Amino acid sequence: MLDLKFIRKNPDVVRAALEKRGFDFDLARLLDADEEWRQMLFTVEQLKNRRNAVSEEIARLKKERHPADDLITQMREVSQRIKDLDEDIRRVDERLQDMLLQIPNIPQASVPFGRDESDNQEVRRWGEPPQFTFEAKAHWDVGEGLDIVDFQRGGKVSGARFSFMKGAGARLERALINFMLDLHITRHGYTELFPPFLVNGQSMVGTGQLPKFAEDMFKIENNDYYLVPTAEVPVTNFLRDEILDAEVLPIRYVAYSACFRAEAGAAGRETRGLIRQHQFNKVEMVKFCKPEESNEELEKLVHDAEEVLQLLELPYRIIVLCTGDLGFSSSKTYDLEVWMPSYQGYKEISSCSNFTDFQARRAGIRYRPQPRAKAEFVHTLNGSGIAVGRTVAAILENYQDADGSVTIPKALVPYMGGMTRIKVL
RNA sequence: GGAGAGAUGGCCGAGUAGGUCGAAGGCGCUCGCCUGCUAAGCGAGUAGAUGGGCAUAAUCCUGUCUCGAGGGUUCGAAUCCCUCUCUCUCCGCCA
Repeated sequence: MLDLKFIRKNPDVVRAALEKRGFDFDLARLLDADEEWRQMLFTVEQLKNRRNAVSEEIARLKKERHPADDLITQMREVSQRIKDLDEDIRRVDERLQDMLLQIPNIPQASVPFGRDESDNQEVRRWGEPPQFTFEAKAHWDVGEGLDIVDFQRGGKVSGARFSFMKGAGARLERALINFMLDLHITRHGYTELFPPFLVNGQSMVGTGQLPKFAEDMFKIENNDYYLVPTAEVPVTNFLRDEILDAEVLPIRYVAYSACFRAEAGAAGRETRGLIRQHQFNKVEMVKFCKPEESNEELEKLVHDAEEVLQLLELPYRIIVLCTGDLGFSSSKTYDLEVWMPSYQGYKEISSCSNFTDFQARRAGIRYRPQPRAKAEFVHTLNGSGIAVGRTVAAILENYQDADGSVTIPKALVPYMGGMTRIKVL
């Protein structure tokens, strides 16, 4: 969320940012509510001041055994007015907060302007898409041919967009998780966390999934629990409502989690294969840093994610999202897209974002720039490091052979117990 | 799931016949003094949020709110009542 004071002082900046995003929001209503709220607050504070002063006076009089009945009668009325006003203020404040939570982050100046994903800009490419001398199959056909992925039984046991991994496929999934985590903790300086997969509503508000995107999530009935859509949620909220010392920054965490998404708006899209499932595995990197460091940390974050693909020798490109395609909480986002032969194109496999102080303000994560200074909001960032299911899909497609078998990327062989190929039986 | 105990400032910890309690005391921390050095000692200062004086920053002065959260009683609540959350102990169940 944005700073209300900032909005008050720079309504034009906010309006321009909303415009660039193509985001519809009535800023005037918010400013009116803010004005109303401040007026009422001023009035009620004066009344409370009076009440406090008179209450002290009453205490003094009683101590000296003087009567205070007149004052008490007077104050009875003042107290009632305060109660009524407080209730009005609470209502306006609630409206104000609701509106504030609906406003997206302000895109950085370096984010290209654009309407939708077609305006995203490519930053760089790595690797060459493989040339096949045979007709390359889509990963779901490769996987089913090897009997390592089972969509049929996933559908029977759970439903559409669920699947089983089996045999070498299950092991590949697990190997990738370990490979990615090991890379980030040993070479990129991250501390590993293993988070809860259910979080409360407050955490969802902290990272920006709620209140606006409730329909994208799975909620547990009769409890304030949501299945995490990404480890970003529990890991960012790990430090919620805390004040950190400056010297502990930057903090870098990496966490594996299963991710659960309702995919409410994706009906009919990518219904086959591992690309869009209700449950998938992901390794996520999360950073907390000083404001002046966050853009540099974003670049490093992208490199950390890239290295996974480089070591797996999977061709990819990096794009920077335009203003119209930028996520709600993000100020700037790079996507990593891996080459997928079945698409004859690049497919998102990681998303790395700088949220500036947007999440930190919602989640109350602050630090002291100097030992005794006023606490300020940190900047938070996160990026997939990387999506495991899509990596499996990319390996099955890019590493397939004419006979339907799949070569294991070299970096993964130790994690596969020395296995170098998944062969057709 | 059952029974009980608890939640106070950076930490520990007082505070029940409701009234100078935003809160004793200690530890820690900061500044100063003292001292060959260190240790010890002495003095002072040390919660957060938000608004106003203030037109920009610092300082200063000042209002309001905050003693797990929310509500109630009262002129007045850390203290009384209700609801909830979390932590701890014991029992049950369980991977």
